[in-house]
Amino acid sequence: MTSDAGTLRNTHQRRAVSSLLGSVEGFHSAQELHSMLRDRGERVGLTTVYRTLQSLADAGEIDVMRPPGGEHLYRRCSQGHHHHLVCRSCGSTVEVEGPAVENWADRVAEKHGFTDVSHTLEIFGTCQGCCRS
Amino acid sequence: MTSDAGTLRNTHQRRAVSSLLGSVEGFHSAQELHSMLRDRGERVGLTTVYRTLQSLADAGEIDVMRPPGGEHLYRRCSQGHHHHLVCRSCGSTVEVEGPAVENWADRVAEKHGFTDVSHTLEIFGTCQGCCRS
DNA sequence: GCGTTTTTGACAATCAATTTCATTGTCGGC
DNA sequence: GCCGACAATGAAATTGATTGTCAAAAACGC
Ligand SMILES: [Zn+2]
Ligand SMILES: [Zn+2]
Ligand SMILES: [Zn+2]
Ligand SMILES: [Zn+2]
Repeated sequence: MTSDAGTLRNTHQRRAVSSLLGSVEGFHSAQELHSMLRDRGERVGLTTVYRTLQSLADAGEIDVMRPPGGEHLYRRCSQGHHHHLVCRSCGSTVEVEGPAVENWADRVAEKHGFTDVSHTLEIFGTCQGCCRS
Repeated sequence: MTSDAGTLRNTHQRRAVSSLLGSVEGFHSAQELHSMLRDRGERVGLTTVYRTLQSLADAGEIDVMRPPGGEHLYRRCSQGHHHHLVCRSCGSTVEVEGPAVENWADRVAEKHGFTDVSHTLEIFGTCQGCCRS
């Protein structure tokens, strides 16, 4: 379904995208990442940026966030299941974990007879830096 | 900011959309609702369906769900803050509440100095009816 | 009714994301 | 080191949901 990971070829473009994701802070859209690559002098097509981000996300190497009314945002995150606390104003992000939440979600789903359970959870707010009005 | 709620006029179209939402089960997209209205013989433009859903959502009268990779889905739900447990296969929905989750989200945001906190949370799974493979 | 103001809706525009498809690049095998 | 099968690329075209436009129609206070 996902990973013919063995057949993935090691291309200049994939390395460029992957390396860029390793060197930037916070979440960025495909289009932003594409222009960053242009600025760096890398020649990578927008389509390829989309495709590479897709495959990295499928492989679990990056996280995807879908803010209300905006384009998809991508970021290289730490391993393992976690969620994001995001500033609505500047976009700065904190990774948060909550075993209690994970358990609650699974339990409530089981209680209703659901299997193969997953969930999405994002917390939005205004960070300290953006708070001074 | 939002609500000149007093100036909203009582039109045939708004009544049609609102009434439809009261009589259908589960979440539906704007386009689905639009064709349902056509099937019912109501004459409502797609643009108006979008606008009406938007304002109903702004007014908190309906819930909006944004499933991964799909269009926005709308549904008239019960009052108050809750979340949704949704079947990935048939779309059937259960409303769930979790005070513990709400508290956790607020606390973790405060701990990181975030204010004006909100969150989104959806649980996905396969319901009993869809489970027989 | 009348006039004002909101609402409607056909159509155009937007815009992220995907598809197409001819060209290019990888890489295992020789 | 070269070949050839096949994955990967990317420019351009396409999709498809959603939003903007604006003239015409409907609602409502009087
Ligand atoms: Zn901030
Ligand atoms: Zn989780
Ligand atoms: Zn189901
Ligand atoms: Zn909640």
